[in-house]
Amino acid sequence: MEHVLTLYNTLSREKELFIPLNSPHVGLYVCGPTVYGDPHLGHARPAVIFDLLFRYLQHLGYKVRYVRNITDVGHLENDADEGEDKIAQKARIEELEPMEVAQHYLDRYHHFIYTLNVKPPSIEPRASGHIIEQLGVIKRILDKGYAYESNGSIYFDVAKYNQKHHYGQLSGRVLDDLYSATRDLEGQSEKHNHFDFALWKKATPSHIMRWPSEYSDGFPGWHVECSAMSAKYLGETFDIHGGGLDLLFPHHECEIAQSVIAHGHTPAHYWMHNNMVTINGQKMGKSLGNFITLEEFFTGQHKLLEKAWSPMTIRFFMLQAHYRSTVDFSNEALLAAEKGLKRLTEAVSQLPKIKPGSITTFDLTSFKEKCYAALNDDLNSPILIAHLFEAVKVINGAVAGKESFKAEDLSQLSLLMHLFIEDILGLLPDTTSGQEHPKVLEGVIKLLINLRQEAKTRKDWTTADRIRNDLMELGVTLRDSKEGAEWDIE
RNA sequence: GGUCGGUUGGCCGAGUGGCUAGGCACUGGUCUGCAAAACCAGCUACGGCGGUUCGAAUCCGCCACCGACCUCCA
Repeated sequence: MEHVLTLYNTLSREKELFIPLNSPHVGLYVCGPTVYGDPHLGHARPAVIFDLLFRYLQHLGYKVRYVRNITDVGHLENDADEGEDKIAQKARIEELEPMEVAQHYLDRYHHFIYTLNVKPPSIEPRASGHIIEQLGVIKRILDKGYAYESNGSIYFDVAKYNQKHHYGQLSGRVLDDLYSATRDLEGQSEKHNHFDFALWKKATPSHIMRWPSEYSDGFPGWHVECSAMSAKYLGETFDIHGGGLDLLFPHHECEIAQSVIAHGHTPAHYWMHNNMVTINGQKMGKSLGNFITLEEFFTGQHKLLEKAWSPMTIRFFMLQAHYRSTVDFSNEALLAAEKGLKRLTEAVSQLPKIKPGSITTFDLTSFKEKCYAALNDDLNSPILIAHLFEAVKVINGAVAGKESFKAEDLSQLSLLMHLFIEDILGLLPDTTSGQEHPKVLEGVIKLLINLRQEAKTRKDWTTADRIRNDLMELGVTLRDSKEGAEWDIE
């Protein structure tokens, strides 16, 4: 099978044909969360986007090893380099063991992300479990002369690196510009230049998360964990490195610098960055405190939320925008996504009801090609969804007898719809509707529908409407059709 | 201040030199006892100014505004 998947590579700023280093194997590394708080809508974006990539690559027949790390150590609370790291600070506040905090939020992350029908990655390494590997990378950088020790801490020498390499090749920056971008923060004195970054930090006496090393009792800097773990599980060179656009600089730039020195080459061939979720036009994130957690979305318990939103609505909402565009949160937009998704999934559920005809009035081949073309064009999920809605129109038309399908085309269409919607986009039918109800409930509702039908037959509209309206109050929607009423529980 | 990106109809959101994005909302119609759903039709836009071109929302220049990054952030 010949694939023509193109992906936008941040490194070249162009869409490039995707050619794996060692087909059919594909190595994919994505920066995961720092587990010191509940996952919010912003965390869901890369999880869903790279889940789409993971699913599509697998569908194309690739054997994908998807590594998504967990940062549970090393992140400094602020760049006053004396600061505690995020996990440790949270632990002090909550009087918990740091690992207890990390575990707690990791569990919460898993729970809510998996609710969005995100597949588990192949490997989910934790930074705290790879101190040895990180020290190994640090050692190699020191041995090559591109890092220096200062008061027990180790810093990467960016200026020296930039003499032979381009620090800024990924983010499009020039080091000279960084010289002028002065931000005199506390605790910079250990560094030769403010843009040097920590590979290893000596722990202060009160710092709980610490590991012994030949330099000091301390902990690794943030950037080195990804270099160490990606190399360990995917090799020193692998196919795709992903993450949020906000990690482009400095995090990914630092990763490249570390790998170039430690391993002799850049780590990944393709760099993919998902854009941000915004709220009122601004990035949703920790810093601004304008985030809404996934739990709040699912329960509706947030002052900005008009109601609860289902996981699939959230997922569909994200997939309706291209991953490199920002996507703006609003109740109105979510409502539109909710209704659109319902239209999509209901059409699919109508498929078995279509009676095959002698001709097919829909160009299935073209439809299939267009769907693949959309995905192959840098994972253009909004275009794919637009094509799926074209099929929705035809399906509904067939149910109404205005369109027709031959039996084999009908099953083909059914396969394609399930493939794209469920397997690739990962949109599951709403679990609160469908046939998963107790038999007693089904029986009772059918009884009421029959009573209503009898009322309708004798033109007793009062009774008929009462049954329909009262059921509606209880969340049971009735829809009349020629074959009788259908029902659905909200 | 520097780097990068954006500005599309009532809302969300694709696209990219000529040809309908799509969804939601709204309006009219068909169907229905009424409603819902569905179907049909309508609403038809590309920040401003200049340039290139037979033709630009799409290419180029300038301007305005917004955002991301430059400090931890998905």
